[in-house]
Amino acid sequence: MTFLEKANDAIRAAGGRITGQRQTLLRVLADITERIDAETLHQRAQAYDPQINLTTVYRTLDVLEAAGLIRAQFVSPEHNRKYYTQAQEPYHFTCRRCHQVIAFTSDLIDSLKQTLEVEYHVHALNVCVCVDGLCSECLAEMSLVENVQ
Amino acid sequence: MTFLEKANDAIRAAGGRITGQRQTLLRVLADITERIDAETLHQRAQAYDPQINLTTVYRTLDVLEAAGLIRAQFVSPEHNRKYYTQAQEPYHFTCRRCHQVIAFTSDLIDSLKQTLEVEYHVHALNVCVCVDGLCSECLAEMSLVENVQ
DNA sequence: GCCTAATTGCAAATCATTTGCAGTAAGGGT
DNA sequence: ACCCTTACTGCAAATGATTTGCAATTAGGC
Repeated sequence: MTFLEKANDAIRAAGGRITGQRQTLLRVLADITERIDAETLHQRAQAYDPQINLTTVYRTLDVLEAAGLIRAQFVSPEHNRKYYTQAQEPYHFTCRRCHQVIAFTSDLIDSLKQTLEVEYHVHALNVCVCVDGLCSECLAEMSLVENVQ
Repeated sequence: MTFLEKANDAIRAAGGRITGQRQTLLRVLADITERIDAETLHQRAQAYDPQINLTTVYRTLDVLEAAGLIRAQFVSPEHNRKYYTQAQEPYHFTCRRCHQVIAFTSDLIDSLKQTLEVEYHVHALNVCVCVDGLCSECLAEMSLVENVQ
């Protein structure tokens, strides 16, 4: 089952309607491998439907997130903007210095979900992990600078 | 070494100054066990210094975060506001339905940091984990409702 | 094909956070 | 103890992502 099919089923299951705009947005979302924010999604969607409105993008993102099809992520605490990924996509590390983004996966996050179920009796629907720090290149460059001092 | 002492050392180490406003804010932050947002921090700080400005609160939070004394957290992807905790405080789970917040700790998060160092060669300074889902009470109530249907 | 409720587009509102700037004050050097 | 540089503060205004009200549109069950 493709992402689009899964999404449409989920929308119907929630009593929602399959509209042209939603199909357009899902088409863009189906192709992303990285993460995307509302504005970028809007821009890419306009390639297919120049009339599509940014408000519709926001509302559709809410619907898809509630349906568990996408996951909201924050880049880093420095940046106040929501980014979305397909629900099963990897997590992201952002370098504080050069701002490069490194995707990572870890089964530790699934373990965390299980721990929450077992020890705290809660059912985790969305785990948002954003990590920031220094990438290896910046660490190297910074230690160079310090040696000079 | 108390939180206040540690904080003042860190501020000096970063070339910052010890000001009355910063002492006031640290006094409030030293006492919190839960998490706090800029506005609440401002309100509580006004008990000690009625003149203190919200802008100063924002700026001080930035300084303290950069110094690693506090950690920025997002409540949940539903809520666009930064919350801060002392750096070593636990993480939080938010129920999507009743909005209660449950604190949790897990060494899995430290493991994740280590994994990032070893496998991705990055140095994680801040890991922001926000989990949302359904608490046990809401899960129970929802299954009741479904049985009725 | 009809009808109702969900969805959309538009413009305006919201609201947390940031910024410019002029005045204030911390704290190192004398 | 006083100066002087520079960090910090307060205020008001700006910013910018996201939300909302409302009238027009349209999906999809009957």
